[in-house]
Amino acid sequence: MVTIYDIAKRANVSAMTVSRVINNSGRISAGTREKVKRIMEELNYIPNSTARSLVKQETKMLSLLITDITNPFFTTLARGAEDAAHQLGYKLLFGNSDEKLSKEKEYVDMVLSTRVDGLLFAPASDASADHLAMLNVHRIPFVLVDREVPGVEADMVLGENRTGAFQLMEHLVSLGHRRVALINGFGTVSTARERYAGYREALERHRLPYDDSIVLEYGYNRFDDPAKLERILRMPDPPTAIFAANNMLAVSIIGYLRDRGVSVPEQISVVCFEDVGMASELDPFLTVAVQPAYEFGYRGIELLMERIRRKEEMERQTIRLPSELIVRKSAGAPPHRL
Amino acid sequence: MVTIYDIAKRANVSAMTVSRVINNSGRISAGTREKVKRIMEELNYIPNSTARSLVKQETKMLSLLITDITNPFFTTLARGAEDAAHQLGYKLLFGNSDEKLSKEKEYVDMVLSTRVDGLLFAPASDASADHLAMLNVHRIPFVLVDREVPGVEADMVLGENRTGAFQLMEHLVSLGHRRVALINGFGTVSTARERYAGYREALERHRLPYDDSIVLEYGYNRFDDPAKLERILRMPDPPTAIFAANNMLAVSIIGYLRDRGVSVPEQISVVCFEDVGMASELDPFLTVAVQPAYEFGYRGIELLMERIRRKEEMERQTIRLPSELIVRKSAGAPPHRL
DNA sequence: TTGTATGCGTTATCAG
DNA sequence: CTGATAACGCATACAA
Repeated sequence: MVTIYDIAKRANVSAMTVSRVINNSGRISAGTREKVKRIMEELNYIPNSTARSLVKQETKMLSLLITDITNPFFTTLARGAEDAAHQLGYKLLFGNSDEKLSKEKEYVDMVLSTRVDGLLFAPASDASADHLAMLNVHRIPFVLVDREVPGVEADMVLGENRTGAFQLMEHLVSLGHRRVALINGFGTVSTARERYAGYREALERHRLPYDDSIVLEYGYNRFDDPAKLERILRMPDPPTAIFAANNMLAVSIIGYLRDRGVSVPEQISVVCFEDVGMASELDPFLTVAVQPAYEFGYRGIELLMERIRRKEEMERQTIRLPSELIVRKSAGAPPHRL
Repeated sequence: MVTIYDIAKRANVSAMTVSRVINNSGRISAGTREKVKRIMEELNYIPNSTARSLVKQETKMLSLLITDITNPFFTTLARGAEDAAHQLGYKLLFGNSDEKLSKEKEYVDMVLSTRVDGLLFAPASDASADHLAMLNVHRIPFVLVDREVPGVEADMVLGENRTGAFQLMEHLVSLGHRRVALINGFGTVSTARERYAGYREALERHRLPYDDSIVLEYGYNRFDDPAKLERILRMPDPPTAIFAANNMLAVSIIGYLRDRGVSVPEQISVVCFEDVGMASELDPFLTVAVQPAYEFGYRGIELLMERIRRKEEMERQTIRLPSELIVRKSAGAPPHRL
């Protein structure tokens, strides 16, 4: 490997002079600067950032931990994060927890040992608090994105889940629905709680009854339990609409409905949180509350960098990003009862 | 920061002994091992992999460079790569070239300085050869994924683009199409050349004429040039089908057709390479040649690791992964002419 | 403007 | 089984 010493020897200067040329620090005569630069080119020298990190105690690496690398919401978020990091001269280490605490822990251990300068973190659940505590112990700055964790103080970039859910429900109610099932994420995830709150708020606003039996806590993965759905559809008074708490749930539920011969929206309406990537373009079908996923990532990294630079002397910040109701075709008037 | 010396002091042993406990190397008495372990726990010690990398000359990091982090093909590939890397105890550094050589170069410089142990690389075009040459100069092992580069010898994981394109065309021909437009990626990208070859091969097989005026080299980004499409649609003898060389092109083209009131597949058929993520589940519409994207990533990392372990003493390998024709609804019989 | 000595946290090597 | 020393490649502090 070519080191600064190799350059130094060839240029008849000291290693320090080479270092200064690389970092544009200190004063150097134009002559030696040129000579050193030329020799670096000749030898294809590239600074070893491992060594640099060791002495400077910074890696110029940030890390992004998300819960599902195949979900368009998170990939778009990742894109925003990557763009921001790249522009700021940082590399991005990705991790994928699959909504699992065990994978999340492994990943946190990894980044701790990698000594990344900071972490943009979408926690799998409230139980992620332990992992965040580890980050605090080791003084790794982090920003929470998409989800918050009770009892953890941190900078955050969050969506307006409650309002978004409320709007989705308002839309359904305005179409005439009075009985709406909610297929939600786990109650241990803040976004699921907030969407639930928006759901209930809408019911109350319109003096609609809350019925526990059409509210399911399923989790944010694809829905894979036809029996539960069947039970709801076979009720004497079945819901006329389904509010799926995220895109994966909506897509898989619509799949089941289709397989069963139930047409959307004619027989039942479906709405959800988060958009569905290319699907919304190919066939603008799903009525959704879209979150600005790219902004989540971009502003998350910006906030993280601000925290890194200003250390403790900055107030904690929470950025709330609104969602937008996009009315398409998956929700219509409820069917007439015979 | 807690270091190996802090542990050593507390345990009344040397730093080396601590190091041996951490790495399970050398023989150590059960007693001191336990003591050291306990103290590491107490102090929340986590090894500094930066320092370790410096002396061991390996970072336990691999890098994945893709051309579009928002395309479901690449995100699924990324997922496969992340899974493989994680299982092998490696971290994954992601990069996104946006199909641009300039971003690709920046990224290559970054990983060179980061001293990753290897790189899984989806080159932006044939001109990426320069960047690959840099990797060779610095002896960074790499595996090409999805695309090959003429003149560059390397391990590769590639798709069967020619066969896949041929099958897609066969399907169209079997439906009765005799005039099919091709909207392709740039000729400087190997997959575009191969898909083009499959297209021509199918024409020849069925003794259909090749018409230059309905073959467009557009690039793999979303199609954004209505005029070009208009020109083709307005021909006296317009094509009855469009073969879009990737998912982005297909989706955006279908969008334009819809806006213009042209219905697919009634008035014109559309097929493409690569699936469209959630869209294919929400509404199984597009007839496509699906590539095993996850395998691309997973096997790419496996191959890369093999190369890293066995160095030069291994023959170069090329893995060819077949695509699968999935017939859905976007292609039907050509319309009857009046 | 340039150079010397030192240390970042870890492991390889050799000695005991 | 354990320890002392040097080295990985670079940058900081100080000296010249």
